[in-house]
Amino acid sequence: MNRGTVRGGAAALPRSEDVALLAGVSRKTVSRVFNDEPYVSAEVRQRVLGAAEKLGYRRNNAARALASGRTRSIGVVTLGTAGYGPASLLVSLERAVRDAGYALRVINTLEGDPGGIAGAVTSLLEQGVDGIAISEPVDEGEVSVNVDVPVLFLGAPPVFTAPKVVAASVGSDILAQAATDHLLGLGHDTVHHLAGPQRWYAARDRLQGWRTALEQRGRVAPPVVQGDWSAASGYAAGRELAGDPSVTAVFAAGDDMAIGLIHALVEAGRRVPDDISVVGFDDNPVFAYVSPPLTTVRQPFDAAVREGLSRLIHAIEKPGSEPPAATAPPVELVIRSSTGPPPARH
Amino acid sequence: MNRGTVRGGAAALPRSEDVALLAGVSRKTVSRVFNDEPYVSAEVRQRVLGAAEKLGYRRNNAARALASGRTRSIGVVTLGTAGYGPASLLVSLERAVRDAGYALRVINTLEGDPGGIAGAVTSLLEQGVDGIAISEPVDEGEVSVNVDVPVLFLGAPPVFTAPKVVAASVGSDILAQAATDHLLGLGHDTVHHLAGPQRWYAARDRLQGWRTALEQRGRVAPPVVQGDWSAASGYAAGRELAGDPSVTAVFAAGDDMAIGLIHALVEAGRRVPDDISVVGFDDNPVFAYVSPPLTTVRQPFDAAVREGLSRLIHAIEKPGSEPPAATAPPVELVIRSSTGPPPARH
DNA sequence: CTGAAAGCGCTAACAC
DNA sequence: GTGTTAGCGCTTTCAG
Repeated sequence: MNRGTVRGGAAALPRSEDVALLAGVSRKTVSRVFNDEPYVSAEVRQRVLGAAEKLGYRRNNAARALASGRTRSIGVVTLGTAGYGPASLLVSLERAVRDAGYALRVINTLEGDPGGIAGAVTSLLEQGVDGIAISEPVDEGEVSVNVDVPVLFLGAPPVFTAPKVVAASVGSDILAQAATDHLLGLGHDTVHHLAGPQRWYAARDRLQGWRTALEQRGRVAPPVVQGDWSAASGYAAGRELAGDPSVTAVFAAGDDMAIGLIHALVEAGRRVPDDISVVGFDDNPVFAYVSPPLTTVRQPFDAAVREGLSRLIHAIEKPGSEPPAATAPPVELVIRSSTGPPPARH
Repeated sequence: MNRGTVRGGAAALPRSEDVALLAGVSRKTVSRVFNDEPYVSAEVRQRVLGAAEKLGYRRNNAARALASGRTRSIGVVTLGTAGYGPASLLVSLERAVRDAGYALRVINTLEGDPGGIAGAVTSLLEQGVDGIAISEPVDEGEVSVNVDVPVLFLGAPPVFTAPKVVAASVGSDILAQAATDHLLGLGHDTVHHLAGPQRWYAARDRLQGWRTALEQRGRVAPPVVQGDWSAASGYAAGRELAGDPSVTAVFAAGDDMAIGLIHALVEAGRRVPDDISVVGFDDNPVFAYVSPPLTTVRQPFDAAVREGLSRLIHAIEKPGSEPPAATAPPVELVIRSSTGPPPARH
């Protein structure tokens, strides 16, 4: 195993020194080239690149991280679900992270995981990340972790303290308000709400938006029906609501729940939208093809992620200086056929 | 910045040496404790753990990786889509990877990404991973990368060579065959197929399974209709198929496409399942709540991932020795109401 | 514009 | 059971 002689017997991977030797420069110059540092003549740069190519050189990230103290990777903790919303968010995130030149490390905290968010964060920190994104967390009470990197909270208020916290909203509240307004604008006296599990901040925001819309028009909010995001829970809620003649409009906090809800309603003989209007939340494109096509509200994940991440990276790379200003995410109501005016009163 | 004096001014993170000093042992002993190596007395182990706890010590993975040559992380390249299938697969994978004591690095290759799979793999290698999982790749022609770690191909044949290749099937072909058989068993003369994009191996497998089922009963396979996984493409296919009185049963390669298909069929006045039966693929639970509830086939992601991963990790940790045997993934047909016997002939 | 020296924090191999 | 000695492959600092 003597490094100086054969380097491990098997074809060992080339190191920057091998490249330097071949190119006839110093190791540091190789490093300069690979880090796009200035002050390397074009000629030398070419020579180095050529040598690296020839050798099949790939730089060693562990060594880089160790020497520089930066890992160039950011960690994300998500609630591992295959739902359309969370999955879209993750895809957007990966994209944005990679575009920014970072690598992504993912940890799921299935609901009820021991350790939960704190455990996931600790694990990320141990692996080594320059920043952390917490995606749509649930409320786990007091979370205490000793974090030493900037943290981005996506779609939630900060749930623990960190040296530098940046929060990005996807605007759930505004979106929920828009959905409710749409129904109210159609002439419904009131709008019922099929809420998501209240441990999720996203669910709370939507509930709040719904309540705000109602209050702005001076309506009193009817009792909230609780779901768990699943279509099954929406179905259960629908069976409950179907018997109540006062419900003519329902805002569901998720598309899947809306679908389950509609199914129960129709099964009970209530027509959608003629008797009851329903609006969902997420805009999973498949629901344009069910009957009736679902009116819903689109979550601006891409915009929210891009903005939140750019601020996170700013905090990583230029600590101290002012972060870019936050912009309000767009609200996009997708009106299809599950909503309409309330039934005529006799 | 002199390490010997103040360690960087700001409160630097504790290193293993700090723990060793506090516990009155050597650095190596700290290392032993944290790696669960034997030959450390319980008493010393306690002392070390106590000191680490007091200092808030977290081991530095970059240094560990550099010194040991192992990163304890595995990389996954996926086709970043928020679809139910791929998302479920990713969740299963993260779970299994973490349970095995590894960290997960994710790279999405949106279809049409420059570099594609090769680029993603290179990037993963540069970041440093002990193994790579390729999740449901598309055919990109010849992929050439110089890989030096074991690779797991999930739901596809190996698309490039690696020192150690392990393939795990999710059994798409068998599943597709079961779906087709179900329809044939119901009395349909033949079954049409709404296929996924043929660049995807998953789509090819399903098509193959469908064809096999037909051949086994001596039926000739009708022309295939092409979709792109989206409900919209299913809808387009449905408009095409609705006019053809010979179609009484369709097997769609994905749930979303099946939904779009049904929508078009119903819109054209064909009843499902009375006139035409439809079966999907994936088993997204929400489709139990549309009309008609979708008959579909469940992908055994969890089983396939767990098995594939255990073989990948075997290849990483015990190269040379025989890998655990492969077991066939379970096939689970979820019969709901979108399928039934063919319409009576006059 | 380029190079030399000195580590980053840990584990490997071996001695005790 | 435990400690010692050398690096892992890169970046940093500072000289030229």
